[in-house]
Amino acid sequence: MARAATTADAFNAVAEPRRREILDVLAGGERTVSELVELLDLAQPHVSRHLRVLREVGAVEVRDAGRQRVYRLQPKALKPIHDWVSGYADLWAERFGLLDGVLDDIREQEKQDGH
Amino acid sequence: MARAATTADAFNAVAEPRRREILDVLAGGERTVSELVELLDLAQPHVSRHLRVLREVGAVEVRDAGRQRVYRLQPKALKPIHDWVSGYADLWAERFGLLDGVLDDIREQEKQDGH
DNA sequence: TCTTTGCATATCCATATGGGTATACGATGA
DNA sequence: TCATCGTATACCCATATGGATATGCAAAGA
Repeated sequence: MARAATTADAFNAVAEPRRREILDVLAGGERTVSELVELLDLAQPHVSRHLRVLREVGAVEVRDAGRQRVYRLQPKALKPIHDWVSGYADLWAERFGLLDGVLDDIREQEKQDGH
Repeated sequence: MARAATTADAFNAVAEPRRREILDVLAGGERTVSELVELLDLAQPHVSRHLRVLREVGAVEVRDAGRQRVYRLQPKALKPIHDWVSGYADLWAERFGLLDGVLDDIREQEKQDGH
C-alpha cells in the first residue's frame, strides 16, 4: 500500500514528475510514443507505462496510426485537481487581500536571511 | 524509487487522499492532533506521519500549546499545483468556448449509453 | 517526584511503483 | 512468408510508503 486505495486517480497520476512532463509536451499537440521517448530522454517502456497510467485516469487518449500510436491530451481529466486546489487559492489570494501577501513576502525574506 | 526523486513536493503530498482530508479539515480552522485523529478516524501515529509530510512541503505549520500541538493550514504551499493545473484549465474552459463543452457532454452521454 | 496525557518516532510488514532489460505482438514492407 | 519497426507488456530489483503496534518524550497534574 505505497499509496492508499484510490491509486488510480488524477492526483496520483500527476504526482509523478515525468508524467507531468508528458502532459506538458502533449499540451503542445499530439505526439507518437517514439516522439515522446525522444523528447523526454526516457526509455520507451517507461514512456509506455507512464502513458498507460495517464490513460487510466483519462488524462490522455490514443489513436492508432498504422503501427504508431498517437497520444493526445484530455485536459478535462485534471478538472478534479483544479476544482480542489482552487478552494485553497481563494485562501491565499482573495481572502486576506494584498497586505497579507506583502507580510508573507517579508516573512519569507526573513527566513531566507537565516532567521 | 516508488516515486521519482522529488518525493517531497506538494504534488506528492496531495496525492494521498488522507492528506487531502487533513488539509480540508484544517481549511476550517486550526486543529490539534487529537482532534484530527477523531475527525479522520485514523490512528494517531498515522495522522502524525501525514502531518509530517505536509509540514515538509510547507502545507501546514505547527504551534505548541502546552502538551498539545496545534496545526494550521498554509495554503500557499499549494500554489505550484494551482499554477500548473491552471494552464490546463484554460485548455478545457476558455480556449474552445461553450460549444466544445456541449460536444464533450454529448460524447460523454454516448459513452454512457454504451457507445 | 510519579503518573498521565498528547504527540512523535521507530520498527515491522505488505505492497505499489519506478527504472532496467527482455520479449511479445501487431502493422508494414520486402 | 519473413524481417523490421513501433509499442506494450512481463519480469526483476530497489525503494518509498501506508497501516499497525510499541515506545520515547515532554508537559501538566497529583
